[in-house]
Amino acid sequence: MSKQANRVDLARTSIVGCWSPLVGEPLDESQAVELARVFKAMGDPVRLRLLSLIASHSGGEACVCDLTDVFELTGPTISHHLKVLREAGLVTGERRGTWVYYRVLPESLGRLSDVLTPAAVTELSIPAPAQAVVGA
Amino acid sequence: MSKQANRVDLARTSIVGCWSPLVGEPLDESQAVELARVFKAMGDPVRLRLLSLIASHSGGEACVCDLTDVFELTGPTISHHLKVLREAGLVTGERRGTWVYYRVLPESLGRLSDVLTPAAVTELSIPAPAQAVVGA
DNA sequence: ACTCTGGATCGATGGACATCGATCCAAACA
DNA sequence: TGTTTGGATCGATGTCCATCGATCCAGAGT
Repeated sequence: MSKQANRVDLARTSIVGCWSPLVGEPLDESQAVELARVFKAMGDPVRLRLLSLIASHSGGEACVCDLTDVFELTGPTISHHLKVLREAGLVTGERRGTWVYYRVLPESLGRLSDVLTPAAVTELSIPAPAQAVVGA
Repeated sequence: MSKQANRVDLARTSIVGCWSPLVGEPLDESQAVELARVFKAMGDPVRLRLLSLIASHSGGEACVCDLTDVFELTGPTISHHLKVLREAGLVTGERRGTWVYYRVLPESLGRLSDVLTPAAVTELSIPAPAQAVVGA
């Protein structure tokens, strides 16, 4: 039983939590570790572009096949980056038939944005970008 | 002339640029590289706490001596992290007499927050937290 | 069942990075 | 001019990570 391991579920595997704004009071160790994990996920140009491609794609989701040809990188590498984004709670992936579709988790970016905002403009956040229900 | 190099100026040494929201349209290579550098700077728990400590410190600035004892880390390490934050355009440092004071660059966090916001709520951004003019 | 194709996982590798001790510089004070 | 102290730089080291080729798994078609 060394190979043939885990049945991937492509859903997120992470982290949620509620963060207080960075500027209000010094954040403690555990908050920092959690938050840093998310920022680290965004601290790579390829992952940022992937995130942006997914977020700005029509229908709110993008197929991995579309994402792959944008870069001069191999499949495994793209797959790795998508996994990092998934584990950071930024995106989620779903297989439908032959292809796998990724979408940005609706609240993730808004919550991050709030953390960086001193006052907390918390109501506007994300205006729900249509969400494209595809299943069935 | 191998040692005795550069006269540090502790001001920022970076990056500025104007980013478009992540969600609107896929960001291009150079935008991604630039933005990723900032997020990478925030992708470390220690640096995030440093940033938060500086931002939330009374007067809008914090002395390095205050920052150092918060962590179980040596001076060089803290100094290194502060340099990374500086080069990312997030903070700036100024020596006054014996001590060095860091403060968060006023627009930096607000701009980041905007990047993560789909619509662009761009007016509120940072309500200028007093700024504590200390010199003289 | 065999094949094909889209993607994920595994294992290896080269480069980046966090951390440290040693050193150096700058201001303050003797 | 020495001495002291706050911080930055240098150089070394161990770890993490981005990328790859090889392999494996899942659906779709034959």
